[in-house]
Amino acid sequence: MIRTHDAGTLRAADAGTTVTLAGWVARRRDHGGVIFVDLRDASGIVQVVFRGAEAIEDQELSREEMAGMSEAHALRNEFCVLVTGEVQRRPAGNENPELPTGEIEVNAAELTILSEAAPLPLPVDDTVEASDDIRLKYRYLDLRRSGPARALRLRSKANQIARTVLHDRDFVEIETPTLTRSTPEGARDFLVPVRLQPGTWYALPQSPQLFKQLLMVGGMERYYQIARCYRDEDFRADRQPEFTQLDIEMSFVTQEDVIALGEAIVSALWRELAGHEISTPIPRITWHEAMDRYGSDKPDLRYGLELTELTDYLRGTEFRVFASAIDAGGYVGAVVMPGGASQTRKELDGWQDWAKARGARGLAYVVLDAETGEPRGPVAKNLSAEHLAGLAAAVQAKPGDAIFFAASGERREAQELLGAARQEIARRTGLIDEGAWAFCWVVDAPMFERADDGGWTAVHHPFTSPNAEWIDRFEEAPDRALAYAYDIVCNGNEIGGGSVRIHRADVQRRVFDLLGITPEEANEKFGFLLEAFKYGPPPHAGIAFGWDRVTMLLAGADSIREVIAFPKTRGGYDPLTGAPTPITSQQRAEAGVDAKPKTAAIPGTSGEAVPVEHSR
RNA sequence: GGUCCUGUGGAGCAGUUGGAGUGCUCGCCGCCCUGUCAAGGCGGAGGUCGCGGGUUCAAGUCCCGUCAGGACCGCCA
Repeated sequence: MIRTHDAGTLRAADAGTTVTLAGWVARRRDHGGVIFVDLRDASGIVQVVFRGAEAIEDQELSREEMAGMSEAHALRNEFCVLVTGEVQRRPAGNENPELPTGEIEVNAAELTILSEAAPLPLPVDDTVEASDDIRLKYRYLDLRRSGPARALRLRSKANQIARTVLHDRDFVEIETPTLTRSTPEGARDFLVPVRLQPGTWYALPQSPQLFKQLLMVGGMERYYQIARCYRDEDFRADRQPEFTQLDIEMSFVTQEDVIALGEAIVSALWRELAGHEISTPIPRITWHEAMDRYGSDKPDLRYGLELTELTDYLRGTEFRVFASAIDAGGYVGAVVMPGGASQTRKELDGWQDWAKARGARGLAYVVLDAETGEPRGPVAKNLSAEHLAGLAAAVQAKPGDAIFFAASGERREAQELLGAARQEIARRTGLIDEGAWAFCWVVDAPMFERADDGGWTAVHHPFTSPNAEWIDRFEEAPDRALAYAYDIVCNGNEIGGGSVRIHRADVQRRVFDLLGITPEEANEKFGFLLEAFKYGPPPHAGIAFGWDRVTMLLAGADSIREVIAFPKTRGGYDPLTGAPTPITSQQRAEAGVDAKPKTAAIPGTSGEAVPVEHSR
């Protein structure tokens, strides 16, 4: 080491010690005869004092040391320097209580400029928030700031905490291939041409799903991996195509065991990194209850504002929007905005635009007069006196509130609109406690949902087990069949999810049948897994945490880019490296991008489905 | 693919109903300064107002297109 101490660790007790520090010039305050330099390294900041020539003579410094002094005048922000000097208590009255090292300073005797810094394209300053593209282009400068640096260090700690929890329970960390074949997760694959087999392509894994199941067949019993996954879909604040999962699989366990392990992991993470004790067991809500009460399969439980179903209450209404939904066997429901009656007409119209932006036709509303509680608004004119009279009680609204309605022949569609409105109401009315942590498990997810072609598609993936109630009869009512599938949700973010897997060949065949996957297709697509399952596969189950989201929440960030060392922009562009780039014709030829495959491609397993008779 | 927001010296922002010379803070360069800590003082350099087209006597400002960044929908667990 070229230094003896870390700058941020020096305290009053170190006074009298001669130290050598290495780091960057965070700030320079040049008074002519005395220069203060804030020296920053990974541990923090300490003030270094360079004194004028007279003072140096008093200290009987050598000629080389004096030469070093004159260099201090030339220091600029972000120069990389080596400083030797004595730690001294600051003169009385000059302490800085804002700094951990504020009681002392380092009286410089020697200065070496390790490297100079050009004028900065981006200030290394915690108080200035630069735009995303400039931050990413100069990410190495961005990372010198305390916030971004802290985020990456927190992520590292999260990794360590998770590993500790898992190793304490005899889990084995195993790496799986990143050049592989398509996994059944339903997103677009990233494809890699294979020079050794022109015309053939690897897929980057959307998850290690199939490999971790094979590891269970292989008797590893307890596997985990902090795994890179790739899904070629559009970006969001909490999503990019290249992301990380804490991936876990266990043999001879039930859903309860996986949930208990998941709670142990999040409890340890939030205890150590957020100072928050999660009370366990974490509450559970079924998928259907989550949709009914919150209009979301990842409900934010930091606030109430539950939805009310009004399908039965409004049955017989002459208001066409509601009547047609009810007649179609659909759903009408409402969510209340406390105090919403005081909104201007313009604000209420704004909700229509808000709903249209989400693909809805609009958002019907009734406001209750703050004084009389009398229902008013365009929709109120269309409802019968009877329906209006009982409305406030039915949705538990008070005078001065606004009631928003959604109606659709598709229950889920209307519920999701109300769920989104619920979130928006909470935001606008300040109902969200930003300091709160609200966890829940969403359990009993449906096995299947309708595909566009009228068949069925797996909600999770085709290896998810029906629960005990449905395992022998899911064909009878695929729309109602439930899976042993569970998601863990924090403040409205899905931070993890998993399932019990099918390990019985007969059940797997029946699920494939329902999904319209022929034995031939199944064999082509994941015959290797089915083959493995011939040889005594253990019952197994697992979970995967969206690690970027987990660390984002722990870091208090609002985008996963903040907890990724080198993230990309929404266009998939990396402003730092300039990736992606075109390739040369030689690279193109060698990669075999245009080579014809020897055998035809097999279509995917998602979306292709055979219609099955509906249960209702 | 769609909706919305943003784009003004190196960075962060302001710029009114379209009206003379685009302003502020920080940074940068030079000088001064011995106790500052977002140091201070004096002086200076640095701008195709993202790009292209249009309306107008006149466009940073209005309109159309386009590019880039961001939020959301679609897509994606």
